[in-house]
Amino acid sequence: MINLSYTEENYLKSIYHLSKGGKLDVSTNAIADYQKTKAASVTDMMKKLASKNVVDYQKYKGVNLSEKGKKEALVVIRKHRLWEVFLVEKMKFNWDEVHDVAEQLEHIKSPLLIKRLEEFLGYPKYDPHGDPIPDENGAYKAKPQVPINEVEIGQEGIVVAVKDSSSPFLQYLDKIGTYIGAKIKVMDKVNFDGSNEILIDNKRTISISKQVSENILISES
Amino acid sequence: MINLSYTEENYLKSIYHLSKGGKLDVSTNAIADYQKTKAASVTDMMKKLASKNVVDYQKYKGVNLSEKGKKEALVVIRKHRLWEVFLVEKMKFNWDEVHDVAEQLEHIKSPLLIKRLEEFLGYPKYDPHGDPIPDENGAYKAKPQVPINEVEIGQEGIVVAVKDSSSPFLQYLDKIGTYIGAKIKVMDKVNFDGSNEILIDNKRTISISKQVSENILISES
DNA sequence: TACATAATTTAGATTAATCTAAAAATATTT
DNA sequence: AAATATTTTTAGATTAATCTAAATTATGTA
Ligand SMILES: [Mn+2]
Ligand SMILES: [Mn+2]
Ligand SMILES: [Mn+2]
Ligand SMILES: [Mn+2]
Repeated sequence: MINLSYTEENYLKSIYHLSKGGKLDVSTNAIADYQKTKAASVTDMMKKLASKNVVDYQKYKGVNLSEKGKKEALVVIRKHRLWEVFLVEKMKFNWDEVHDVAEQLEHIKSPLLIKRLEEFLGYPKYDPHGDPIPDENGAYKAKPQVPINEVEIGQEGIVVAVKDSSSPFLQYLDKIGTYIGAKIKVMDKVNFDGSNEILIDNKRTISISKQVSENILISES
Repeated sequence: MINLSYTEENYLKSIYHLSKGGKLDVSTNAIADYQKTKAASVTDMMKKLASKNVVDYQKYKGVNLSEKGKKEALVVIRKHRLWEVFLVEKMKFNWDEVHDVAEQLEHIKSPLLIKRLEEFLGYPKYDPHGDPIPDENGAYKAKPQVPINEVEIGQEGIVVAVKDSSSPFLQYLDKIGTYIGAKIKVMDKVNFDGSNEILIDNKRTISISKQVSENILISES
């Protein structure tokens, strides 16, 4: 496709995520917050990306991805998630160790490598955090999923993804024995602080905070 | 170690190669030619690298690597060659397709990844072009090797490495059926143009130019 | 040794990405 | 609808890496 810099690719990826896949317009400040840069830098970059026709941008009105930009963003996301699978499946990384390295690897330019990597990994559909991997055409489908805090008492399901992929959160999940594929039953909900009592794999019952319960996604069964 | 930019790492690697592993001093122009930049750019960078204590540099006297710089260069070379093995062994790349991708991958920063990659590949000692892979401490040993043009008529050996790793050269070697491990016997040498008649794997006898014979390295047996 | 040639460094610009501070536009609240 | 607050853009700098052209230093040769 076009030649985008490392930085430009990261902006497109941010816009993709913030716009929920190109659906909403994204504000300058939202991008600045997300990337931990300043609004002025974002404005400059939006002009540049607009001139390359990868975003639609109008002063004071926010941006969104063009079709071309969406494709580019999806390629980067695809690469990120395939590399994460590689790191966990082949390099024996823990799921909390992969993100930072994948942030680097996602910018490697070699369509052949990605094709072969995907084949080597057996065409995985999800990354180690349960996020779907776009195919060559950018198509993907997320598993049906609900955050635990929205599940009724007595209901159960399987953990299919995590909303937060940060190391501290994933390490906490390791500690409480929660992982993609774990069976969760909601035993109780505390109105006062939104915390939840959950039964994990029919073994242990523990209490998780509201914040944690919002970030564990299960498929109800 | 220290934090070096992509660009700084490439300069250290160039100096390492041009100085034959830190033995000789390297001139500004030599670096500029090798990297296809301009001498003025090299001078600027040498000042910067000197201030980071990775090279010893004195105006008009050339540069060489400090101990620290040598270590950094060897880490990059180690990564480059391990990735090349990965691409050929696991990603089914041809040996002429790996260099450009390895130029990108060598800058990925993750000591854990390199450790695991090396283990995954079974601790290879040589890359797809026969070049030795430094270990964690930077130690390596090249196989004894002579370019074909320095071999006497009647002598034979095994191809252990190529001096030139460019795609056109490697594709030419593919065409004439030469590869790392091939058996070569020098049948004749033409004084006029320095070309050589060689017998490959006891099968075909062909004529190769002086330039080609200089770039195929064999171990005499 | 002196002159000519070659190599190297310096001076001054340029481009990409970033920032701070100030100005302008938009949104919210009386 | 004003006034106020928030958001966004512009103006002007900065840093890394690069370049061209000019100045300087070193080298080779007569
Ligand atoms: Mn990630
Ligand atoms: Mn992920
Ligand atoms: Mn190479
Ligand atoms: Mn190689």
